[in-house]
Amino acid sequence: MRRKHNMTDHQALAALLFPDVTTTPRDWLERYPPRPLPEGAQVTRFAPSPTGFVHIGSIMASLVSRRVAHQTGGVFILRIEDTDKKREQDGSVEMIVRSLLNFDLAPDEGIISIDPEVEAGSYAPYTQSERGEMYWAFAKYLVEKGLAYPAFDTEAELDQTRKLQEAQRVKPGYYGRWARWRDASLDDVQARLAAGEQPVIRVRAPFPAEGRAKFVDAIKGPLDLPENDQDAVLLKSSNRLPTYHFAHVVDDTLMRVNLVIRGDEWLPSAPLHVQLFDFIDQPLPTYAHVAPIAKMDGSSKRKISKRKDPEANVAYYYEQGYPVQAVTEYLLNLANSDFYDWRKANPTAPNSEFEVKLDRMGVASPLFDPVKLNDISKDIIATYTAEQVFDYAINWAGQYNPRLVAILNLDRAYSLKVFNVERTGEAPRKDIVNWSDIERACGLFFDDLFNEAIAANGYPFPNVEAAAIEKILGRGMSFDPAQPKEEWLAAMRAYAEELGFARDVKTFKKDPTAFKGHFGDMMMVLRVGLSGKTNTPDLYEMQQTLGVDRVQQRLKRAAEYVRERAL
RNA sequence: GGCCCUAUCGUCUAGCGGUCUAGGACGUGGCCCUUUCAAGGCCAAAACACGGGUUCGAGUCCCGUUAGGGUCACCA
Repeated sequence: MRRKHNMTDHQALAALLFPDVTTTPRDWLERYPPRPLPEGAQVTRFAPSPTGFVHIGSIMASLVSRRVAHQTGGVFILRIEDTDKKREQDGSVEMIVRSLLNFDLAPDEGIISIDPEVEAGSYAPYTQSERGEMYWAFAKYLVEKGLAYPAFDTEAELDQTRKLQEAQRVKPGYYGRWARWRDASLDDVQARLAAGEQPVIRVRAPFPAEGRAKFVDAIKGPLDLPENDQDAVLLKSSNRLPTYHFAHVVDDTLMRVNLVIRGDEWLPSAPLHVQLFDFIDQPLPTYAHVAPIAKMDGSSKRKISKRKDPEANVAYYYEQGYPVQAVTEYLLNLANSDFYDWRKANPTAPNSEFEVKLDRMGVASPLFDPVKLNDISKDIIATYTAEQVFDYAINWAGQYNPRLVAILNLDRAYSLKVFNVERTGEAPRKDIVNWSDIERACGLFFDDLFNEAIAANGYPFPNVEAAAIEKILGRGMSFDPAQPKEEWLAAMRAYAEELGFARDVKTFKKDPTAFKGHFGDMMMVLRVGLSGKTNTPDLYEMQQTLGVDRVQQRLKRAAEYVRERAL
């Protein structure tokens, strides 16, 4: 195969390859003109492939993308990258859109709603399998310019080449002299075409490549990478749809995306992208490569994977019942660690008022920290009203714990009272981590859950003699809800002394043998009798909430339990 | 292995040549408050990977070593 390319050859080749393509890049660029946006407006996108899985990292990248777009008066696009039909899963697009909507990340363009499905925006279509003509126009243009060519290698041939390269210890790939079809004659191409074979279209990368791909990453700073020399596949043979690389370049050009926020696993292919933008004579968007969220696996760190790590899947956060706001603020915290300072200074402001800054994002992979997430979640739930807690809990339980729905709905007013316990004061309780934690934190108030706990664990009474326990439980029966808290406490303290308990811990510690225990021990008996637990909300409030009937019922039952055990 | 990215308390990080005997938060420990728990308040332990340079001066700049991570598909 002699090298004998000239302009005419390239054009003949392009005509041969794309006989039906009549449009040019110029046509498409005119059809999708630059956006009439203010100076500095950032157009960003989330471009998932519909594989039936939404990764928490995708939510983080979308969160950042959307915030940055909106902060600058720009646009956030959802584009579906469905060029690999083999990997596609039914219902994925719906799942993606719902996840975005769930996290308050509604896109401005693309599929913005499901049921009914609505595609918004004037740079449509936003689904790659529907954009074939655009890719073909650009591919044809590249072939005409001699910057791309068809290749008919079979999988086996490619394998063979790779093995040879391994044996010779040279760089693997399709490039330079290994690129068999790089300089094939028009006749050879024609013959294969005539035989019905479908080629891939590959970029003709410079070889040897001696240049550098330089650009400033919005997160990582100035980058200086070796120029691409791989003749990467632009269009696949099976369906003539583009690979990620070509789709990225064509779509982000035509959708007028100017800020590409993506996972940093794309960094190694950035030089290819830089080259492709150059080949189609279009400006390079700004890149922002986000480090993946990682976790420890034994003693080594790795990015969280959808196969091994439940927390990689957004479904995990739904199932656990983390409020959207909690996950959002956790991610915001990972993105910009000064978020926390902002939150402290603005305790009630919506987090959308926090300005996300790309250059404040860390360059290394942060470790996923469930403890921190829980902490944030507790704080956030503590700011909710009882009504909000009730609504969120019901909403969550409807999907993940149907029995809890029944329990909470049995007496809505009562449930609201329960969620209001120690919620309205200066320091609201922070004991609910997420909605799946409600049973643990509030179960004692609901008879069914309470009964189950008693059946399973009995009463964890403190080390106090049975006779005293019975007396204390008996005294608790006379609880008068009309009595003010301080009065009640004073009366209980007096009763404690009457029974032979120390009035406080200090008194007790001075001479432990002189008492049956201290005031706290006595109160603990009451607490356990009422709740079956040693840690509960404030006893007085608990009684107020449970109500006289329930208080008496429970204390009676606890007394029976003690009596039976004493025999 | 090639290429690339990264390296400050256990974790997330602040730090952009002197103000660093390195700051904050989560977590941990202690104390206080207290009817238990949660919360809250106070206090504490806890880090610049290593080695060379540059400089009057380095956590901060450069080089190397080491260690992590990413990537090398007709997948995105």
